[in-house]
Amino acid sequence: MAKTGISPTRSEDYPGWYQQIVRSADLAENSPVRGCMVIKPWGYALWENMQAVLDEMFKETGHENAYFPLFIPKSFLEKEAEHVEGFAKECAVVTHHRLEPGPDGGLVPAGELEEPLIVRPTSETIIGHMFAKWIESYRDLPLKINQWCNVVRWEMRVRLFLRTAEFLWQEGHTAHATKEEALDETRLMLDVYAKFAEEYMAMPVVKGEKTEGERFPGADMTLSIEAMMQDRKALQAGTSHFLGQNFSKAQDIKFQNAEGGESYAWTTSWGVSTRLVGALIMTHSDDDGLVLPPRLAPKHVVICPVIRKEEERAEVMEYCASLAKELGGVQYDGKRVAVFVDDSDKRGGEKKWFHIKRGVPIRLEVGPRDIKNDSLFVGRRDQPKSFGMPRVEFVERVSEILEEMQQGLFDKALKLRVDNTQQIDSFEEFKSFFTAKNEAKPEVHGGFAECYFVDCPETDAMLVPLKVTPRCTPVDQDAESGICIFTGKPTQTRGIFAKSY
RNA sequence: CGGGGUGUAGCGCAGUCUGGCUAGCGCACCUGGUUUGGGACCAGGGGGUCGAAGGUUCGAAUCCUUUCACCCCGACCA
Repeated sequence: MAKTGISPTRSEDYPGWYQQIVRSADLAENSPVRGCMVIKPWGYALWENMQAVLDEMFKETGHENAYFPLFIPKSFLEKEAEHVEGFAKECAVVTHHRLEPGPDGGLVPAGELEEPLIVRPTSETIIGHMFAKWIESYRDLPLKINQWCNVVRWEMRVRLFLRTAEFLWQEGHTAHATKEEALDETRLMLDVYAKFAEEYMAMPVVKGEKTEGERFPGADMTLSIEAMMQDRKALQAGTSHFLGQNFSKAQDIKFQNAEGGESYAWTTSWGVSTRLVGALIMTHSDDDGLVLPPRLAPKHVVICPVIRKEEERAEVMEYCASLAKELGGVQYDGKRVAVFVDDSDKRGGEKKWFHIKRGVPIRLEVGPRDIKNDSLFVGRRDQPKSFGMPRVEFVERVSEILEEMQQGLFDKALKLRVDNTQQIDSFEEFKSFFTAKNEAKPEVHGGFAECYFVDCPETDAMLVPLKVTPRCTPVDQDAESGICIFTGKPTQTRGIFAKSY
């Protein structure tokens, strides 16, 4: 019987499958607070690993961490017109600072604030305010700051990790003396994100620029990395914004230049969030549960002792402990192999499925028979069948196996994207590409469509009924000419279009 | 905020139309036993103010009114 670990399967009900993965892998669950999730230890460990790698990359590129307030005075948010409009509708507002017993025995807010405070949806305005104080001379530039924090956006519809009212992220904010330097920073951080996505998450991404309609409110240019999920929808996995002088002018971030004159700084901001966990899930996981790329897995190897009789216990446990110690001394990706012994009181099969669902890359089963032969029973998360291997060989090869799995996941994800990316030259073809054959129960369809287009309201209007959006115009493209499939106008821009999260 | 739907044990549900024994089932959980290189089997057991408030009635999970929450589809979005 081909029983899958997860029900429904991806092809039966993709969103349902996603929810089950999050649940079965014990990553997170809904909280009593609407739209806010509880990230459980296994999910948080994954996020911590992502943080550690990214943090190192930010520091290597000359950024420093700092922390700014959770609350932003309402007036700050009002300074940049587009910014206000972009975020106003989804802000949580603090209007009181105290609770008093009410007439019905409950508590009622009291002590109204003179100026309401907004729970940060992003921190451009408050960080910009501080930048204005810190920057006086061109010698104070560039200023390159990052903060790890939570933000709140009061979303209408939420899904664990992909869109929650509160989420964890990092936001980088930099100020530069010249436009060129700020543009370089914007591109550099997009490269950092792409490197992280591909080399650590094993998730291939397309780097590109957002169209005007998809741009960050207040930005002159937004760059993003876009990944294809297994249902062929696009997920924006990270953004890097060139803010021009919009925020510096709104917030008076100016400096005295080398010539003695006064100039406004050029600023950037960039961020990735816990959404990356969702991206990771939808890129690699299968119908048996979570699949983790080894480089980010909280644990690489789980050792499951097989004990049939009580009198075997001591010997088996001792062997497992020594094996764990030996494996822990092996290096993988610049760190120790993370290994643990699962001695929980579960039946063998149950224990095995527990770790499959949680995506532990390698399972080792160790029983008296294996001990006698000094061999191990090895289960790889990326292969359906387990196999025996001498202990010595496994210890020697474990690092290599993990790296092979890491690469395998990337290759598989890249193949999915390549196979489902199509160059499309007519609107008719475009429409059929994005229309399910069975409308009542739409099958997985579509993908990335590469098309010549002109970024204009007319184009956007034609996309609306198809529920397709321009994802980006890829940064590495040849400047060839073509005809916009929407408007028929000549153009040199080719974009990627897809349904998206 | 518009349109649709659902609230019954930790999870998934039946029962509601047509009011009537002590509110059920599967999974999970606990205990005992038999098993054990694989998501076991048998027996026993614990757990519910049927989303909330009010009403109708001899009697309400079921009918009526009000209300709250959540889910799906839109609009909005990392």
